Amino acid sequence: MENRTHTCGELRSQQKDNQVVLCGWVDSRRDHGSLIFINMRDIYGITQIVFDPAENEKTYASARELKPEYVIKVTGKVRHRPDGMVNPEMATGEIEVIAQEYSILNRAETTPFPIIDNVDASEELRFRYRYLDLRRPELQKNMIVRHKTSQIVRQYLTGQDFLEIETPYLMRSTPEGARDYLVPSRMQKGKFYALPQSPQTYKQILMIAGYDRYFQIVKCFRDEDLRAERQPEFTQIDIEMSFVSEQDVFNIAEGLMKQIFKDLLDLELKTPFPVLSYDDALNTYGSDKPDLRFGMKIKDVSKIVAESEFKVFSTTVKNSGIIAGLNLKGKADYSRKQIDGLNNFVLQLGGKGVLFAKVRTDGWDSSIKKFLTEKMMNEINHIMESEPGDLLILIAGDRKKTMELLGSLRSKLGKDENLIGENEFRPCWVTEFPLLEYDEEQDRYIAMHHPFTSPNEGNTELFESDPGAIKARAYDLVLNGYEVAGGSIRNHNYETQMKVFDLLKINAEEAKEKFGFLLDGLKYGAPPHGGIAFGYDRLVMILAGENSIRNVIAFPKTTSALSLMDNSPAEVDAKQLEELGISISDFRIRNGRNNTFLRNER
RNA sequence: GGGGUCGUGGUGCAGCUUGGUUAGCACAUCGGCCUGUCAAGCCGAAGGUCGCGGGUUCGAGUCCCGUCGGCCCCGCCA
Repeated sequence: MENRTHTCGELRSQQKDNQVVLCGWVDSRRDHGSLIFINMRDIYGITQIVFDPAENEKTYASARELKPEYVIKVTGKVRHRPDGMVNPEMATGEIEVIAQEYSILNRAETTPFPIIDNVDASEELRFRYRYLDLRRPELQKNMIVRHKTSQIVRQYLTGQDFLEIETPYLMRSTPEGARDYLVPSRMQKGKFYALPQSPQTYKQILMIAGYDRYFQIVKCFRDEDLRAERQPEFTQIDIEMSFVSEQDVFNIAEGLMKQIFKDLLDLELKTPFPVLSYDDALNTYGSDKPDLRFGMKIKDVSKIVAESEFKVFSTTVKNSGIIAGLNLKGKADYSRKQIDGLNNFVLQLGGKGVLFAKVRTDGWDSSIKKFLTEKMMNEINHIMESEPGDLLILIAGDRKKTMELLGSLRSKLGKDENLIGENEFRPCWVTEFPLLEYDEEQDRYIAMHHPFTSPNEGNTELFESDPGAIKARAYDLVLNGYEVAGGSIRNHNYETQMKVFDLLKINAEEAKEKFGFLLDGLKYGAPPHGGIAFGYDRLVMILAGENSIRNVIAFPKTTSALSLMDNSPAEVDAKQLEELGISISDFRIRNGRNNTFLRNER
């Protein structure tokens, strides 16, 4: 077999008159009867091949058999395209290859969807034929971005003296946090490993072992429900450092981000990134992952309307709730339908309703106008910076809930109203998270970040008086409304760690049973340490300009955690279960389900 | 666990509100014509268990119930 001399993406007019051999897929065919054009594609690009009877009568005559996705090898000569025929849209558009001969390396049936960008196929179909989906230039580009990102991460962190160390995928199941994926043990029947939700305990152990700076690009597993930005198995850039405070971790994370954006997008991220406290983020943007690409900040008008005749306002303030709102600039022309749409959006999120005011030159147009004094409306206009033509959106209720509702509304409006600039990246740190949050269901405090997070220094007196007010030495890195990284300074002191467990109602015995190895480690000279973990898929998604992480993962699962290509999960042989000492109650009959068989029939 | 939305030739959609001849359109496919296309063009043809199951009805793509699957969201995700 004659060897490939060039890829389909590299020929330019410099190679004019070169004899070349190209291999690739037939991308498209334009048959003019006595002249055939074929676009030939590989991962590197597309090159136009011409079949002309004047060049080789026999080759031209048989070339009509070539169909999309046939794998072919073409031998021919590079030539500059005739005047006016250069295609500036194509990287190789100034040349074409005039075919002397070709061979078909493999034929292809008509594909279920065309192998093109912006394909009009359902995700269901794309997942079932993922090998075809991945052949599309769009996804190939995403996989390249993903690869490059990992190379930059390894290079950058290695340059900062980090060691890449692998940690086990088979570990013990630990309480707290997400639901574990379990792996039954054959040798220890009735016992299970868990797949790691993150290598948290291992990386702390590595710090105790004196490795100083660790990183790993590592798969993590969480058996929770999926979202556009959540998969059951996902990848983290996991980082841990000894003898550090928050600022040291920030510096590394910022340096890494800077490097990635520079190398990949040729963009200079300004450092240091702005820092917001959790409270500020919530009170200004209604979210602990604020999108800073646009303004429309939330304004609290509680004080202004506390004494109003509108019962909803006055009782809300009396019950220590708030009235707050957004100013949607220049949208006083919103129709009834659009306003109802916003109201329904909030109702769906569990809100009680939204109040609107259209600001006109002669005052407000609003259902609540009659309850408010002129002075109140003026003050609201002032604080919300409203002008005639604006639409004010107000919500009343419990502080946290109201802020969150406005935050959701804000991000929805930011997208719907195109308030977000193209190619804009606005990272920030969110800090001073609460250490704990109260879980009504379990009637106890649970760790907001994770149970190894260090409480803020100087918060010790709150342990007794008001645990909910303790701040954590935790931080999130937020980019364009996505949490792209999160971490904390850990407890390296045994006593402090036990105090936190105490707050979490994990008694000494249970702590010893579940985390004994780490707790023991803390007693043998654990250095102060802390770290951070990046959501690698999310980061690549943002870098690739995608809005679903499924487009930057080669083989993702659907929102019901199925793999449509290989039909997993699937039943296993009785023999396999027997070896594991596992018996299955017949849930399929009980639930009237038989989907596995139906799907296999396709 | 809950809410929303979608499922119709290979693909993307229309038809469903108000049940009634032969399920319509575009792209792809197949055949023919065509020497400069790059979303090629023109002419013609073939291609449908309307996701699956049940019910109502003389009659169901259309109405009802259930179920499976895709996507989005709430809960959940330390």
